[in-house]
Amino acid sequence: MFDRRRKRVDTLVSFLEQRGPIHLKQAADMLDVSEMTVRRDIAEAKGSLAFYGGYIAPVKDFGATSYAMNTEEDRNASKKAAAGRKAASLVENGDTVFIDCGTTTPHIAKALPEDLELTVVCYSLNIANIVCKNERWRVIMLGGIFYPNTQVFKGAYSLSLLGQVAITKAFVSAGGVHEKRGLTCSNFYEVEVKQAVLRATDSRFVVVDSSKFSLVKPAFFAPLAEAGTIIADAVPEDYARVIESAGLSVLLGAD
Amino acid sequence: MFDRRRKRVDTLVSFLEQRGPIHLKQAADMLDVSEMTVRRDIAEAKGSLAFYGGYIAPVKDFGATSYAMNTEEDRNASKKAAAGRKAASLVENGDTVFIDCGTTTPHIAKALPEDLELTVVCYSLNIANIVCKNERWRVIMLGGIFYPNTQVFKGAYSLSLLGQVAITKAFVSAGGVHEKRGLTCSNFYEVEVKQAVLRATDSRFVVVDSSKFSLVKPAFFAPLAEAGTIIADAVPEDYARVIESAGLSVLLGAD
DNA sequence: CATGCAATGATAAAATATTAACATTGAGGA
DNA sequence: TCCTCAATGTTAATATTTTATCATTGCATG
Repeated sequence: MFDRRRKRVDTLVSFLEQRGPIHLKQAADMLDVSEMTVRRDIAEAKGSLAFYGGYIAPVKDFGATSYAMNTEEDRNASKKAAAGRKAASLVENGDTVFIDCGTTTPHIAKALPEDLELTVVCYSLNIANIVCKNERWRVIMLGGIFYPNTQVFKGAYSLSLLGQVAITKAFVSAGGVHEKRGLTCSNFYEVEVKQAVLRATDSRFVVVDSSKFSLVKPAFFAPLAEAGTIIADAVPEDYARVIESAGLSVLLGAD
Repeated sequence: MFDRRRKRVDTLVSFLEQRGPIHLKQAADMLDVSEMTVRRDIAEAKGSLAFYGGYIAPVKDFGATSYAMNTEEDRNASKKAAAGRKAASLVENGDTVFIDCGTTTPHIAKALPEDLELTVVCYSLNIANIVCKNERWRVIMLGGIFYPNTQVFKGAYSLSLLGQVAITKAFVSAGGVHEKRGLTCSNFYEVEVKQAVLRATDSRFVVVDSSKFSLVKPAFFAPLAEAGTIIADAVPEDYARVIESAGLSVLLGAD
């Protein structure tokens, strides 16, 4: 029975998935075999592990196939980060914050001050994965059925939970902010959650990057007047007046 | 205005976090600069990005600091994988499977045949992150408050969801399998979910590695007779009789 | 206890990645 | 316009990783 190799591979895979990539040398040390043997192990574990410049990593960590950097997310990354940092700076000790799904909100999650006592309410896998890293925070996840393209979990039963949590600050994203069409987003299944959240708290923030002003997306979720405070990296000149006349305040984050 | 670099770094960070590491060449292509420039970008983005053998990755992906492979998880990884593979092999097209939390159950999730039509019910971030990768599967997550040490979400409201889902196969983990003390686990908050799941289906599997036999953990969740079928990598000789006389069947996975 | 064979280790050659040094470009100020 | 300097590109040297090859170990079988 010569399957020490299989066993080492299992051990390695498990270790790497838990603790992240390590150098070939470390792996060889830990498994008490030569680097060459570890190489051969990985070669045999086709598909699940790979080398990258002397490091071993689960292949899933190296899944980038797309070559184009042309998504909306990529192009506006620094704007989104700016808005996200601004939003996060508003959070205070003891807050219970709701963080919406989308491409801007992860920047809020990442920028939250680590040393505060917080409760974070979310419904997307993205956000959960970020905020779960901080063991000081209480994290509440609304469950449900998973929607892959937005990484969101949604179910009617989870909305009732919102009634039980006292949200002190809600950060909601929007795909479009328009004078007449109000706040819109791309996916209809998000609408119910966004509306429930807006109803559940008075401290509402709509977080967007500046490319969203004057856009309209298919799913409507609230009139502009209900946006509370708008947080963005910048506001186009013509929209400053629109927002002001809607009685909203605006906060800007430095790009 | 010389901060093209900062912008490129933002774009890169965002891209990498979304889509995983890429090769220096690809990055240079996409950003339309030379490899050398990308290198200098990363050098300036101290801390957040790094190179590994020609690939760029978020540093957080390379966080393995611990050198010892001594956790229970590491030591029994191949046993757990064996049990996990066996469990996964039972799953059939159209099944709605429940996958418990723990260190063994992720091996089930990873070994599920990718080409089946499945609904997967879970309540831990671990499992969700694995099964969400397959877009063919419907994933249902029980929400609630997050418990960091087990990566579990738990809330009374989510248990009611179990009544609405027809689970065809439930894979439950156990920290101890004992003749008299029955099935036990380490965390009391898991008990409610495990019990609800066992009630919700007749097709029950208790998945453990062979180190669990004759152990007793603090939280009791079911008598041995209710285990249904036990799946393990192996069963110690003295326990084969115990299990048989409890009227249970056993399935073994090749280590 | 000798034989065969998978598993492993060691070494050197080939391929790649990293670094350092110098050349070029282009924006902003005199 | 010319000058300066940061940003970038190019090239060659240096270091590292990968691959290929052969020698060694040690278990299993007859």
